[in-house]
Amino acid sequence: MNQKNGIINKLRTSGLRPTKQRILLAQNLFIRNKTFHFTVEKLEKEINKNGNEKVSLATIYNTVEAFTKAGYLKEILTSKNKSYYDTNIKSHHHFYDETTKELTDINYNQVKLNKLPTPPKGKKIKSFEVVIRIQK
Amino acid sequence: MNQKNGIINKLRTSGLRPTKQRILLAQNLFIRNKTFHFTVEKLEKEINKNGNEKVSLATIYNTVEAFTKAGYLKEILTSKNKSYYDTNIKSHHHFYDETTKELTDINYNQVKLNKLPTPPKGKKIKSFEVVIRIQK
DNA sequence: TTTTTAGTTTATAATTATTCTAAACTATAA
DNA sequence: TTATAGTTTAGAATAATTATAAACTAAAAA
Ligand SMILES: [Mn+2]
Ligand SMILES: [Mn+2]
Ligand SMILES: [Zn+2]
Ligand SMILES: [Zn+2]
Repeated sequence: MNQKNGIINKLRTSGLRPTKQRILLAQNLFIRNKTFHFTVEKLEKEINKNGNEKVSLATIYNTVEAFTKAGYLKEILTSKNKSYYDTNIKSHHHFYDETTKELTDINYNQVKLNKLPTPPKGKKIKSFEVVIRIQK
Repeated sequence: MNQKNGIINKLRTSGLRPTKQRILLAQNLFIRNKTFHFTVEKLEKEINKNGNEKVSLATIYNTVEAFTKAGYLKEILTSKNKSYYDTNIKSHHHFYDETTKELTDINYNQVKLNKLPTPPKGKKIKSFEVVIRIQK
């Protein structure tokens, strides 16, 4: 009941009312010991599989967007025409397995850039992301 | 008429019949002096704007896919739920302008990785791609 | 050459991912 | 309490892409 309070505060902090649905999603997403890379479809299946009262797909879309805007989730670069999200919001990189289409985290300091290009005039670098494609 | 023969040979080499539509698209895509980053929608507008006889949208999808499989185009990583392609098939990286949503090439040796992680067992690194997000 | 064939193009339908809408609901402020 | 504004929801709408199947055409066979 205290982990739940933590989540409620976290939501309030970002101006998000702690509704039943948001709390359920936050518990599922933020209390994991392993990074979760997911699509809305995948999350929906996971949320709505058990006896949990169902959360509508529209709400899952809304909530994932709200959590992303609040900085609690990160959208991942892919070449599929489907959005992927990441519960690991720290700056880090990915292996993308072309066979299984699975993403795996690479620790930030396992990839070192020793040369970053100068951005175009008037622009500055906000972040960068490396995707390493792997195969059998 | 010789550039056209070059294209016809290129197509034949990949087992693609040099149809009127494929030749038109190949001329538009492969004979450029500047990299072209595009979506199918953007390409369709460009192809079908002039007096050119129209090429159907389905054919543009099919052809872009065929050219990508043949290695004449490359698909780019993005976070939009729309596919982006690149006429620059050499290994290189991109600036992604979050404001204008435009991609710009970064020369391959303007980005240097001095540390690449070891891939998971049984897998090997095929390629890697860096996207640098920029902003005002 | 003509004929055959297999591959290709096309309009259009179907599918998939996502966003929109507006009515019912609910957390919180009054 | 009651009012208000934010939220959820089913379902409709839209956007991107893929599938279908008939008409067409490049290349192979005759
Ligand atoms: Mn994408
Ligand atoms: Mn889509
Ligand atoms: Zn990750
Ligand atoms: Zn490029």
